[in-house]
Amino acid sequence: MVSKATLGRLPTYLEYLKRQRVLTKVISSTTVSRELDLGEVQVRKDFASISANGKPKTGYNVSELIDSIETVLGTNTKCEAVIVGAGRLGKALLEYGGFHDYGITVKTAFDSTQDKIGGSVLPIEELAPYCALHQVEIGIITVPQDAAQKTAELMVKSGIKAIWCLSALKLDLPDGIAVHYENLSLSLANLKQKIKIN
Amino acid sequence: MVSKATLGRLPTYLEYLKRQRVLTKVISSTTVSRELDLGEVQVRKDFASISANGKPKTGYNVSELIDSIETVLGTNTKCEAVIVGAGRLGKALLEYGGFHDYGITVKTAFDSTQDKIGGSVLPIEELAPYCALHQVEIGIITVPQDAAQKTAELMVKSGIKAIWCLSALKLDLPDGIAVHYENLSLSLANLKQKIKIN
DNA sequence: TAGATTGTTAATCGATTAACAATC
DNA sequence: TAGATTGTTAATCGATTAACAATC
Repeated sequence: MVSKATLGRLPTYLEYLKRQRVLTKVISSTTVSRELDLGEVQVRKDFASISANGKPKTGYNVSELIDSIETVLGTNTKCEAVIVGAGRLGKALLEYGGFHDYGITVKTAFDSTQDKIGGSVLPIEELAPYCALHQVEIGIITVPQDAAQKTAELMVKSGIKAIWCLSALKLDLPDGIAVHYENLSLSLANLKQKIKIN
Repeated sequence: MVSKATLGRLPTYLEYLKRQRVLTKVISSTTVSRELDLGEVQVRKDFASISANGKPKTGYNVSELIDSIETVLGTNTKCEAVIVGAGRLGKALLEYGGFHDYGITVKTAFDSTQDKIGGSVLPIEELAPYCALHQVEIGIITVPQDAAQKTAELMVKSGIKAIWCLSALKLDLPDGIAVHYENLSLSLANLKQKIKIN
């Protein structure tokens, strides 16, 4: 079993290992821990949990590590997501290519405001048929806070199974729908507080 | 002392309480826990940790709770941040107003590419003088991954005390500089995995 | 007084770290 | 064989949950 905490570190390992791949075939947990500023036992435990195994005195095979991490992160199992709310954040996410690295395609957004529609932005009425046609599993909510709940309900009706909500608002959803709240402002606010402590 | 976990829940309380403020003067931990889908003891512990206190049989004063949360979140102590990397994500964050809620002003971005410069986007050469003049404390990195480390170093030279890095790359920084890594792709990838479990 | 709700103390759970045995 | 490195078992730490006493 891969713990949530471990899962959070996998992309960091992945990025580092991809850089190292061209330089070396094997790498030790000690080296990784030093470079990424983690405990060395933690690195070994993390590697063990994704069923990578190393050889004493040698270390771990870099390519195998990369493969294991990508398997766990599901880079290979593709899925599709849509955005509702084509404001600045919505559009930025739409055009941001980084989700592809994890096997997630985001190519369409929906909005109810006429002048936002066009190109990859479709009218909100087309959400349900689009989701049915493309078997969309993930919905990304970037609408203003007071429209979030309604948007979520529409997504559920459209057959979406998981919602990524970019606001501090708690959504009221039926069982079986996965949700993750992403609060960028809070994240930055947390950093601000770290300044005083340092 | 406010734990990191508690800190993460404060904005959710805040958003909910602001909505309730117009309806009621006092609220019980039971109600809050039910609405936000949290443990009721957890709610009381969280409230206790931000030194809010309630009255048995009555509950907590909503306005006082809001004040306490805002004090802890530092909505009142202002600070300024700059963005380096005026790509899509950088620009979206620049135009996104939500940071203001936590007392953080983000009004300028910097880039090294000539045709991105203009309006609120200044040439990267002006970062250091700008930071000195405006006493900028936070730097937001939205440059491509291979330019992140250099950008971070430039920020440190410019007197920035905390860095918010929107990439999976681990930065190598001197002691005393706070860092927070934000990996949106990973966050979405985590949600994708929850689908299978549900 | 009785009952609802707070607030504290103890138990549980999960993740990290430390110690050390296994192995190439 | 000796030494480096893995991998496991036990100890620690922090956060959540349960039990219950305090109080309005």
